[in-house]
Amino acid sequence: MKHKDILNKLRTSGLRPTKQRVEIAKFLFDREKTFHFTVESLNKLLLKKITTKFALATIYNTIHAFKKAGHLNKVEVRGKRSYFDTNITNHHHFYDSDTSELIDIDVKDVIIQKLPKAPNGKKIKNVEVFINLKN
Amino acid sequence: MKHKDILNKLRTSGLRPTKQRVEIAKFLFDREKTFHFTVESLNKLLLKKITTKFALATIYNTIHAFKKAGHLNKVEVRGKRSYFDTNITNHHHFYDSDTSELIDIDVKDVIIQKLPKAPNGKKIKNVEVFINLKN
DNA sequence: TTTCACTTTAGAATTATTATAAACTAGAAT
DNA sequence: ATTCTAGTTTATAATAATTCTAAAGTGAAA
Ligand SMILES: [Mn+2]
Ligand SMILES: [Mn+2]
Ligand SMILES: [Zn+2]
Ligand SMILES: [Zn+2]
Repeated sequence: MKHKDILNKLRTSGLRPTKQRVEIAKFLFDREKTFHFTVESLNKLLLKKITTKFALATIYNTIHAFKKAGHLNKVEVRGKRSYFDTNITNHHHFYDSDTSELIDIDVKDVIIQKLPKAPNGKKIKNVEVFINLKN
Repeated sequence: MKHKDILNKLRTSGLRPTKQRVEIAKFLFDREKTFHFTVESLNKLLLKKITTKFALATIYNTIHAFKKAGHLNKVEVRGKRSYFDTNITNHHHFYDSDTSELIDIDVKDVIIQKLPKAPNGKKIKNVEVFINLKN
């Protein structure tokens, strides 16, 4: 993803392409594979890559703006902090509690044959499959 | 579950049956259906049922002791606080984000036909299916 | 009854996240 | 180019769930 594309992605999302947002967007979206991160881990990685550091609040602001714009997903994981995911398609996860690492699973790799019907008056919004790993 | 059984349950878990533990154990385990709760919700419910209130730290201590003894499960749900579950068998959940309510799903009501194989050197510990509900 | 390891408790500490409000800036208008 | 302003960043404070601390209380063994 080129500089131009990043600027475009931000602008079409109604996000002014500030230095901070551009840097973070490049870091997050200019990669082949899905990237799973917490605000803490992202901050650490950014500190290595970038000359001037950003306020932690800016990381939060930016991540929330990207999430709101639909460029990031939030993943619920056992633990205290939130995980975010650059894979915004519907998919499942392995979770390795040893390394606190998430690994994507394509929806096609999970086939569910039988599901319970939703309780009275409710519908199923989505089904998340979460596979915990061990050694 | 009778008073005697509660005392027995605590003692066989190596937990001294204090007034607080007995009250909380009765409240949690003397019921037909699964009970899902947060520490906050449990505290509120206990305040209604009980004459002398317990310190919040005691609720935490007790819940953690019960969890450690295998009498409670912890369930991860979107949000900031932890949910606990008196159903300690392997099972799945509906989650109703309108009411912040969990509903049990028997393992038998979910049949998975295809699962991806675990990453190199890892094994599957367990599979959690989480069904989000909408109206 | 005495004893003491276990437990409860009030309050402080911690941690992730969100709110505040002053300083800054992208980009539109002049 | 300069001015203007709404949107943005930032340091810092506030919040909220949970955990820690250490003093006071208690179950039950001796
Ligand atoms: Mn957040
Ligand atoms: Mn806990
Ligand atoms: Zn993912
Ligand atoms: Zn349950």
